[in-house]
Amino acid sequence: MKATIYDVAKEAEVSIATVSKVINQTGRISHSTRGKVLQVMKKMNYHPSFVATALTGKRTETLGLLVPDISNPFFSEIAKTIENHAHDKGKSVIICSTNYKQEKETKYIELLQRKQIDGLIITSGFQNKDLLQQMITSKIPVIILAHNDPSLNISVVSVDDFKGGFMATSHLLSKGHSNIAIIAEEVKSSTIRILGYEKAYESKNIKPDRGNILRTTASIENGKRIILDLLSRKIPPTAVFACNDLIAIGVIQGAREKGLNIPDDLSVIGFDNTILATTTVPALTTIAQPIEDMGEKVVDVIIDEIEKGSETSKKRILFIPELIVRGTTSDLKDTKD
Amino acid sequence: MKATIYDVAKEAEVSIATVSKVINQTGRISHSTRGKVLQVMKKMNYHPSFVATALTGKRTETLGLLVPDISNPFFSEIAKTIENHAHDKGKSVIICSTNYKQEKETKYIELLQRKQIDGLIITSGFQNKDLLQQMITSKIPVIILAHNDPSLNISVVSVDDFKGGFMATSHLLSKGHSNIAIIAEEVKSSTIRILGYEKAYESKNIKPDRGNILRTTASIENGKRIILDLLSRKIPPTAVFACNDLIAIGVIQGAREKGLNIPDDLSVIGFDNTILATTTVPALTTIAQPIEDMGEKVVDVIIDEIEKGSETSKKRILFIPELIVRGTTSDLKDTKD
DNA sequence: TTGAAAGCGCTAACAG
DNA sequence: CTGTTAGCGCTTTCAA
Repeated sequence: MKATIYDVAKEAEVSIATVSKVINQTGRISHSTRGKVLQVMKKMNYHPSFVATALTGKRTETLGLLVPDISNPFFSEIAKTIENHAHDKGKSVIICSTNYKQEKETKYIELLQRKQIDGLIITSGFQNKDLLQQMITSKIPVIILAHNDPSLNISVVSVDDFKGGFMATSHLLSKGHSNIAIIAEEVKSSTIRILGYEKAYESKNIKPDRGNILRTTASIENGKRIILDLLSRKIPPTAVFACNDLIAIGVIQGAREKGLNIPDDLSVIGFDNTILATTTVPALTTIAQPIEDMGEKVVDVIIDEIEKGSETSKKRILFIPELIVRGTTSDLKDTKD
Repeated sequence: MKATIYDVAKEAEVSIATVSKVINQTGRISHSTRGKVLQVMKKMNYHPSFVATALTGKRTETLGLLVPDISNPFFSEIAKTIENHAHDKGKSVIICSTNYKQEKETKYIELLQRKQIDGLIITSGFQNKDLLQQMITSKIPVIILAHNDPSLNISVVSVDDFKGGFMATSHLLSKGHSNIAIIAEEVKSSTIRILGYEKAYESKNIKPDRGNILRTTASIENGKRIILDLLSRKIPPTAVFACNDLIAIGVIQGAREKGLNIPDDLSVIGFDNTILATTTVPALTTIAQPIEDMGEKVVDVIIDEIEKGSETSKKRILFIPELIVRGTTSDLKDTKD
């Protein structure tokens, strides 16, 4: 059927060991036999089986990527850059989408281990710390992306969530808003953004209202649901800091349903700067994560750890977020109607 | 390091064959030994290596998925459903994004073969027919998704592009438009949508203007570029049928740049009904593809072909598209300004 | 510079 | 019902 190393060896009239050596460029072989083998390989359209190779203990040249929801543009965009960059470096990527379910995390991680991936990239929203710990001890390189949890001894590539939260809130504060709701995800990085939010208030000497801190899972629906809730309060917020673009869009849609004008009646700022932020009208003011840079960096780091072995010192790389002011935030209007 | 079948055998005081049998539920083993082996496996946290298993000729339980651009919401949404459904069926998915490059197609297909995937799902935009032919002859099941090319002897799961093109155009026609530009992708399914476009004209006894048929690659930028072009004609179109949502959004943005109001000055209809179609204002009128159904179906079909072997008769499954009328299309205004 | 042979972890006859 | 053994395709000593 498909050519094996034996077929090539026979055709080239050498031993399989010789063929193996020219494939891997190991040992010393005469120029002529090398040429001959190469030629036969090409002629027979031979490609070594990764499976057999992996069984001998070599790497599989495969990375695992765990995301909570590949249909969230933030993750699909990051997956794209990771995939591209990894392939440039000769690795392929198995992408698994966990749907925010712990059981799926567990299942996929076991699966990926069984497939002998060389390294694993996990992203924001990962919940099962024990599992992680287990992977670490089993020596397979793991990196966390966009999930800045200092309590784990793992390399991290992330945006500076604290700074991002601070910037977003400060922007709103500087526009005169003081009643700002923050809708955060139930993940670590959002927790840190909340810290930035509080810090921003603090530096203005205002006390944030704890009731203004909401948490949910990333989706348009949840954003909408929460803003509807918020809007039914006696004193609704005049601005919302949504911890990602999906939620921000839900907020905008919900507010519009209530007849509010964005940004005149409600300022909204998002986070991530995905494609969604550019397609709304007005376009969404948001905090940009350097998605491409982060994706490339995480690949570089994990490849480095794979090659250097697990003794490499763990890195913690924080990218600086950027405030992108577009049309969904404006100065607070006089409240006297 | 990691437990192997030998470790389990020794610990359970049986042979590896016995262990193998309980793993695979083959042969007959006494209840007691089975129990013991099971228990030891659990105790040692043993999981059979996929690599070793694959080498013996069994399946890898892995599917390949080739998309041209995972950051296009259509593909990331379809990838999500495929991934979910496949995992429910016990398969994992390797997603590769080719960036619309033939060389990458080639590279990934070779790679996937080397990894001994059980089946391959390729999507719209695939270009290299020869490669496909080669895969078919090499007996590995291949299915095409959203790319309805009757010239290939492969199973197809797709939306009815002809009907979709017809519906979109008819909708515009029924609104009084007769100067409708169609911006299609350079892929087969778009070609068929163009046929539907022409058919719609024909059934109204109008002759479409060939200059109104444009082709490009899916992206917001391209949509914008083309509409800007179109708008600079002496007699610009009054409506645009964009063959996907990304292009449609580019069209909207470009038209707005020129000061046009959507839909009053220009009606726009998209295709796909991705998340993007719901986030614009006004929301995008579009032709919906049943993404979930298609994704699930394609997984079912490929698993079926994997299990039944290549003698299964090839299927051609067409889903019916649906017109979703939202805010970007309206009746043609009187042209007298 | 080349080749023989052991072994990676598992499956699948075939014996017993 | 259980165990022995021969591969699967490749890498890697170790000899020649």
